[in-house]
Amino acid sequence: MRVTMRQVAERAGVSAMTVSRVINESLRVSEGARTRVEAAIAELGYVPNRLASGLIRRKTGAIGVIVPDVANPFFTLVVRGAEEVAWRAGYHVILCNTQGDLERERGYLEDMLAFQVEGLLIVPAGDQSRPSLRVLKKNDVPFVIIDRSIAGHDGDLVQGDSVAGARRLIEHLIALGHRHIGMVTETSAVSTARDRLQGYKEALAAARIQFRPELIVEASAIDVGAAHDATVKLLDLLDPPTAIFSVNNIAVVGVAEAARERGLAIPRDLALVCFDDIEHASRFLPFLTVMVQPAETFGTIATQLLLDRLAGQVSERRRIVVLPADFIVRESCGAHVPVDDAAA
Amino acid sequence: MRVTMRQVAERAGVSAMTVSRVINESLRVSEGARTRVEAAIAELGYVPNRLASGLIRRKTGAIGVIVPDVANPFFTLVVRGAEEVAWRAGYHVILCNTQGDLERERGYLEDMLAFQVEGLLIVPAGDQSRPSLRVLKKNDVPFVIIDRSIAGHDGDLVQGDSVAGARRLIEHLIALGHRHIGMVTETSAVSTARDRLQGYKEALAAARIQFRPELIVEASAIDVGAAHDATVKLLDLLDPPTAIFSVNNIAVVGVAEAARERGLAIPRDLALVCFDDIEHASRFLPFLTVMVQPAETFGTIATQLLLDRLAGQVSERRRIVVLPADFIVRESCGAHVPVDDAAA
DNA sequence: TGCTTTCGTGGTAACGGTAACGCGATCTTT
DNA sequence: AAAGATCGCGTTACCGTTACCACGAAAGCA
Repeated sequence: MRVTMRQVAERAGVSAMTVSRVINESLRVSEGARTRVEAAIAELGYVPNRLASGLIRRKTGAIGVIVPDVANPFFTLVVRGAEEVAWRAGYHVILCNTQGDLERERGYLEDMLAFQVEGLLIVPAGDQSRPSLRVLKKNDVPFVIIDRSIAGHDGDLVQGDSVAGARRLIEHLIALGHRHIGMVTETSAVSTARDRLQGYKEALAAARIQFRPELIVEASAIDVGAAHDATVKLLDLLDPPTAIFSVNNIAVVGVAEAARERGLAIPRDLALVCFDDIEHASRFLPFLTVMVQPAETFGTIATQLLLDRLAGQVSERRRIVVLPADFIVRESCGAHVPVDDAAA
Repeated sequence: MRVTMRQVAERAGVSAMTVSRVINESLRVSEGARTRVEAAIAELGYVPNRLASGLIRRKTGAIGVIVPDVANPFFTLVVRGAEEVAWRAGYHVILCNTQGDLERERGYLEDMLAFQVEGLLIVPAGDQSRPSLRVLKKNDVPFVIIDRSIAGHDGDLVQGDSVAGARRLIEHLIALGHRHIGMVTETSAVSTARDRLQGYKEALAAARIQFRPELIVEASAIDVGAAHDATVKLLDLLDPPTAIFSVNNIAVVGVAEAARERGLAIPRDLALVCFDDIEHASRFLPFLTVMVQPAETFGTIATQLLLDRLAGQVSERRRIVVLPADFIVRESCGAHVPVDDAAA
């Protein structure tokens, strides 16, 4: 049986109320009583029950974070940033992992509500996440969407500029002479995938290169195997691409695997660019040319927006923060020096 | 204000008790009442308050997981495995990140208790974590230690065989002709670091190679920069090592950075081995020769042990599971074919 | 038909804390 | 020295839900 406040009170020879005061405000408690209570707490190993105090105070000091995949270094960093800021503000983070599955997302979302989190940070699985968010509104729980906008939703949002980022990557490839550029993307229900495809198209259009739909293949962004299979389809084309743009850092692993199987050396036989670094890998062997988004900042800023809402009443109905990405040229395109910088 | 059960009851024209029954057992409720209650729940977006129900039922359906660093792919996989098993058993996972900091570990541990988790999985920061565990015992909360044993503690444990693994890695290096083998390790308060150092020594002894303390350098296992600096010390020796054994997958990133700065090519100028893969990186560019521990299995088995304790009373006082690691030879030692396999 | 057994439902207490108030004892003020 | 202010602490009620018991109505049984 877990130690309760009354047990502490009895041992210290005071009432429960005095124990509560020692734990919380620490005002108006005599030195003697406080000492005895503290001793009793230490002896019994008492830990206050936050369910009980949360119930009456209507505050739990917890915020929920829901991401599709904690194993994705991008989201891992988002979470770390969020946790850092939350911790400093005296909040705890409860983390959930949806594997990009809508049902699981919905389940965890309700679980977080059930645990009475005071607010939520959500990287939604996609546009279909929208109905789930209505529950949050009905219960008056503030939340901030991260990374992906949701069509038709108008709450706080922290995201990158996927259109511009993708355009920049493709321009780089074009400047290096590539005309057949494949793209491994994920479902268009995810706004970043939509936007990056648009950036791709814009870059082609600007260079007067015909858009060829067969160069676009789709895979789940959680599953490396799916990206591998999609890449194989690209490489099997009669007229295969000389460069591939991967929609993110997970898919790019599948692309690399497929290329290696085919005996294609990168960048000699195939150029490769993608969004978001593979944390650790990028330091161990800096190789991939990427648009690096400030993932940790996504987390810190989103948390800040949320804390604002929790603290006072923020006047604006909606706040959108767009964070720029860094373009880093490494080896995977065969251009150590960014040859197209002069043109940009 | 959040929607409560009474509001649902009022709208459905029944008592709170009936609403509770609809939500839980779903026994002994008339079809009509159930329908009306379910409609009211949907309309209002009602989510039951788990603080309240947890308070009275003494069950929250949550287990806590405490790891030093979610950004470390090894721990990320442990967490994923744990979450998978927990979810299937109807439990939720609350995840915490200590950054290897004892104080933070202690804080989160109490937080988890405060949230009334039913059990805990812990990758402790080190031997000094022991006092914190006493709080768990006093409160009768079952827990399983993962990855690192704690001197003097005798609870359930899931770990790898670090001694044998390290010995195998070093034998490999010796078979390739290396005699000057450096090791970048972390504080000996962490059992895996101790054990891996012992494996290192055993392998040297078996080959009648003199142990040289100056070849062992210590760094924090969380911080890549520290590993980098430690490696620099090794490379600055008058008689620098021709091979380096990194205690884990994070430190090895710092080793690689330091080597690159010095213009040392791996494996040409320096051979490199380590414990645990860098997830994603290992698939993107399979390069490192490693002992790969089944991280996800660490998580699943530990969770299973915990669930056993939660379900019934497990008879044994203590259970220890030791999981073997896979030795994978890749390029970082210059031996694609494991030349010493015949000798092993 | 009268009796017991089920079924569907509601009332009440309790989980472990805290807000609000009350009350005697000490301290301050004029 | 009397009046009020402050201090230290306890009592009571309540947060939202569920365990437990009770009760009327319908159903089963003799």
